[in-house]
Amino acid sequence: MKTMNIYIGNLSYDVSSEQLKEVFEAYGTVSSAKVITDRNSGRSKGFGFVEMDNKAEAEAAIEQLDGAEIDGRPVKVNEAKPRN
DNA sequence: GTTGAGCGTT
Repeated sequence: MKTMNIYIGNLSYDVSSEQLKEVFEAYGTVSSAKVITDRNSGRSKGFGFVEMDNKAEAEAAIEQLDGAEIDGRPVKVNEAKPRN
């Protein structure tokens, strides 16, 4: 079972990690989901990450959710780059 | 408002 990391950009500041997870759960099993917030201010940075347990489902989720609206914003979805 | 964290024994 391959895992895949997904990046979600152009996120509404109102979207939480759990909401993000719920959206992706519709397309497969989400092992983790996180909206990135600024550690110092506590405010959202407007992007997040979702890790899915099944690569095929992850790819389907990317295709289905790229450009889809979450909380009224058309999000950008694609495979995440490795964090350094 | 576009590629993560940790706040401290990790």
